[in-house]
Amino acid sequence: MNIGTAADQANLPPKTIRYYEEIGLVTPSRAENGYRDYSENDVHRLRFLQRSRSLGFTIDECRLLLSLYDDKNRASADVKAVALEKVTEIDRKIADLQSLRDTLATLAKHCHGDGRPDCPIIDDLAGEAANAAT
Amino acid sequence: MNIGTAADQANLPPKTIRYYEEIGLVTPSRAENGYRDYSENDVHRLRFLQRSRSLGFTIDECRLLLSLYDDKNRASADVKAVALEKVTEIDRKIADLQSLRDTLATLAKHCHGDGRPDCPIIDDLAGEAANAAT
DNA sequence: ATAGGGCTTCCAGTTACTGGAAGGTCAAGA
DNA sequence: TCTTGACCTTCCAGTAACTGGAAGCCCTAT
Repeated sequence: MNIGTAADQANLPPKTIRYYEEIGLVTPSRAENGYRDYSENDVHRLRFLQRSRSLGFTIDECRLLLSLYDDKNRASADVKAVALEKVTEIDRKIADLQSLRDTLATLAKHCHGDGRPDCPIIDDLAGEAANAAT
Repeated sequence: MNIGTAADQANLPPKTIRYYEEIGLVTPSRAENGYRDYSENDVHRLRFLQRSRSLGFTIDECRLLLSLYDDKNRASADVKAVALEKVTEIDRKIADLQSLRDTLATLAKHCHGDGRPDCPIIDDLAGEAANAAT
């Protein structure tokens, strides 16, 4: 099938699919006219990629996951390890964001938010304040 | 002062400081020998930038914040709006990450994690499973 | 025949730096 | 005075994962 159809079935833009080919993730055969020709298996792999990416895995992690997907002798422990590592990473990101959020919210709460220039947010950013929030 | 000293005082790498100059954020004068020469005010602006960036503001937002910092007739409401918008954005990111995290954790929990190939994580990614987790 | 839509490749831009090469400058020590 | 090493300069390239756009070929329907 053509790239447009594959794109619809995998829920990925054609541009992205070409990119995945360029980096060696999914390499379709070519029709006589030079068009990419995607097999069912190619589409499966594309769907696998879109799902993996949407779950936050990097391209390199997707590469690994794809190889595990292909490996019928894989150990599920290997897959689980990748997933759990990602969970830990996400937890760290969430904690970081939470901390930023709290700092910003505290600063904003202390700001009058009126027409006057006094602003604890600016003061904090300028480092002139006694750390209203860290 | 030279870029190295400014870097120490602003807690930013020299490379980053040069980059900030390139994009027009902080433009120091030059000494006779061609070296950048940072004033106290330049360093204040650099510190302002490092703090703003560390709080998650993009470069463009920092540009805006810097202009508010410079504007002695600013309305604190404008600053507060920027901060609150960022809080909202961060909240959204946290929610997204939380959802990913939960999905992954659920998938991992259902995975035996042993030497056998059966793996609900792979099944989910392949879209072959009845959405164990969404 | 022509119009449109889809396909091709290739190049550039995005964010916010970071690394590295090639070379000039400065201060301290032998 | 010379040298050494740290520091400074500019410029180019690379990062992650696409995305937009240009120029041009192909296919189908009217």
